[in-house]
Amino acid sequence: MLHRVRLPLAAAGDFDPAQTLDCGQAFRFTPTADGWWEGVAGQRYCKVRGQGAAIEVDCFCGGGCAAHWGDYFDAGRDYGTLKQEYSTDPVLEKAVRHGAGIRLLHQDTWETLCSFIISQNNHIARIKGIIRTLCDSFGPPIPGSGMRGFPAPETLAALPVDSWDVLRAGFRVKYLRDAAEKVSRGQLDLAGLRALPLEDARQALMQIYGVGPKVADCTLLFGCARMECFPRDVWIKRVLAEYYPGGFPERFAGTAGIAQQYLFHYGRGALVEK
DNA sequence: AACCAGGGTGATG
DNA sequence: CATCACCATGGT
Repeated sequence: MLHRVRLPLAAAGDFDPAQTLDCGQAFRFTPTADGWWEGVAGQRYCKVRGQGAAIEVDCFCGGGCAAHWGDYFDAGRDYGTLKQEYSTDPVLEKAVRHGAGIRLLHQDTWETLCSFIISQNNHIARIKGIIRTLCDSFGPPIPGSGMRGFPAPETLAALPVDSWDVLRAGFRVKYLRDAAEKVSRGQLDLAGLRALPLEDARQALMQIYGVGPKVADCTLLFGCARMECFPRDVWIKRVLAEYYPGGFPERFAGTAGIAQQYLFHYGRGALVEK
């Protein structure tokens, strides 16, 4: 049954669905004709919008929606205070103003790992296309939504090799297959990553063929809520070279990953003039 | 240690 | 229509 969940925030400007869902951390949400955003996270579908100092979520979940979406949208974190701290740095101040409605999503670990394997040497429009086809082809239906959840590791591990061709994902398929195999066999315990020291967790992820430091850090930041992770992609490298030749300020180390997300959005928009 | 291929596609001119 | 770049990584 459809129902609405309201997630209160500190201030109205602390959530912008377009900025949050289309800034390269999640790939399964799209704008709707009536001004919401809709998509699937893990095995749950929802429509979402900002409404005053709150996030409004319409979903069909059986239960636990408020907890699930509250966690997903990081509703428990005070972004006002965080942005104030970031704004003591002149570059971050601009980045925060430019993307004031960005939030760091807490996504499913497996979905995040696969998404960022697919992201390798790829642009966002195509990343979304491959993930859409992956879910449409192999994901479990989500009743009432007409959409499908993210396929389980076991499902992908059991696929015949040719089935992957529909994705047109090229060399990334062998990486996805190794990830599915290692996770489904228990050679990599995704749930256990959260309890590991950061460097151990990175090394565990990098046991997968095709997973290097960048994909490992994205998985840990977006898929394991490790805010101290600072993935270095091509855009962030440009931002660092341009604005932080002396290195990124140490005082933000604890939440460097969230700062990274503002800088990514800012770098793509401002540095290249869109 | 520097290059190079991986596959395809959206954006650009 | 040609060219370029793309939230990297592994191989040479």
